[in-house]
Amino acid sequence: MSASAPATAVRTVQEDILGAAAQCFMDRGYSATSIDDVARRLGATKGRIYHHYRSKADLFFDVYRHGMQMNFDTVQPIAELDLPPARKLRRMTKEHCLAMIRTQPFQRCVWEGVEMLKRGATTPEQRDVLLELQAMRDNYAAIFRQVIEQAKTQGVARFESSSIALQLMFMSLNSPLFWYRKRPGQDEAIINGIAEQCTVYALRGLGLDKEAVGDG
Amino acid sequence: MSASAPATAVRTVQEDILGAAAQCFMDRGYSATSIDDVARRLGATKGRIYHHYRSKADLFFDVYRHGMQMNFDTVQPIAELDLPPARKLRRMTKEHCLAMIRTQPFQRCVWEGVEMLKRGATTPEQRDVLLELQAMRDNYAAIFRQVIEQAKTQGVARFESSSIALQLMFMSLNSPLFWYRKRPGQDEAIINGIAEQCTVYALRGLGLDKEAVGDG
DNA sequence: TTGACAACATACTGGGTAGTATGTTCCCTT
DNA sequence: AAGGGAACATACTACCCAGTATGTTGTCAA
Repeated sequence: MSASAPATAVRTVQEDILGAAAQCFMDRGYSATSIDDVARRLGATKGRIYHHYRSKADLFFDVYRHGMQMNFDTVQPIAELDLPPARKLRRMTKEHCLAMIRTQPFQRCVWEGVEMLKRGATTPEQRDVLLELQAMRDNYAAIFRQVIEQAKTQGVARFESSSIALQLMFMSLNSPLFWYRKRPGQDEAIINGIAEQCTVYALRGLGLDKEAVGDG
Repeated sequence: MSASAPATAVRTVQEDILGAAAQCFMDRGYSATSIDDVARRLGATKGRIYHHYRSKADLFFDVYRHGMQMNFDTVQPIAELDLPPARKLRRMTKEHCLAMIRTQPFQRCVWEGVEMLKRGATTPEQRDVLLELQAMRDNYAAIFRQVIEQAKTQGVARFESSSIALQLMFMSLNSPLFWYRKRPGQDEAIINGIAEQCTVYALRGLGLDKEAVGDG
């Protein structure tokens, strides 16, 4: 008890910081967000953040990592099920989309992290971390790639380039990141409806036939 | 002659600045881009830019405006043609997507401008300009909205919410903004192939039937 | 030829911010 | 009970950058 209490406390402190940071980075973007902004949202000062993170970039990267981890936790179990590709893909895409909505601030940071690497305006050390995170993201995408290629092989999906199809699929499913806004009393059914529409759109885009798209 | 020469010269200078700015804003994002960055790309100094633009924001907004203007010039003529909605939509989406690829730096600025307004971290004056530009963008989207709703009414498209369908369509068509990279000797055919795949994906997503999607 | 203005370059200022150095409090161990 | 360290807050520094003020050059009109 006395041993687990500190561990729990540390974890919640870290998660508080991560949550506040994710929200700030989403609201203003990485560059325009100051550490003081994050601290203010926590009702604290810089000292608190710099006690737990060595730099602004480190904090951002940890948000990125945390966001990706949540995605893995959501989708990986489904990918490991023994299902026909069309059905598996449907569940994976729907859950991915729901995760985007539910953990929006973190996923916006993942998005910006990907952009950050492509822009390349980083120190060598930062670049190393970003490359590792990018690999994490690539592994995540690979789970989907495998399934859509299986679906294509079995003739239940049709598209030209797997890479482009994958990009388009993620753009559709990630779409709510850029226009959805969380409301205080937001009904879970509304979120589900949004995710459903994005999923249907994505699966149709990938060329799945009507019945494969339709079944929940 | 002596009257048109200065006018032309002024215009090319402005366009030089706009082009360099668009490229810089795309490469590093608005916040992380300094006026010195833009000047350096021009092989000039701050003085040149501040002689033509009152502020960094003004410059950015002009890039935004220029990008949107190019979109109107591309799509408006097609929208005014007398065609069945499915055929019209196909041409509009394809041309829009091509425009995204060809004028990528400007369109990235349009994207960031939209985000900037949503974030709201602006001065009141900047907000007014952004609202005007947003209206411009809304008008542009309205052209597409009208066509996809016509298509839905005529039963050649199917989707639930028009707003969400519109968002998803633009996400698909704008997708190359985020993963396409211009190469020096980039073949026009390659660009066309990319736009084609995005268009097919988007039209399928909107529920257009096979023949409506297929015809070029 | 001159003078007035456009089109810049150069030099400077002020504010904001990342990161650091140092202080303070409280708890936990021994 | 004491002392040592974790978990912060406060105070400070150094740098970057938007914007400005001022200097310089070329051109064109009268």
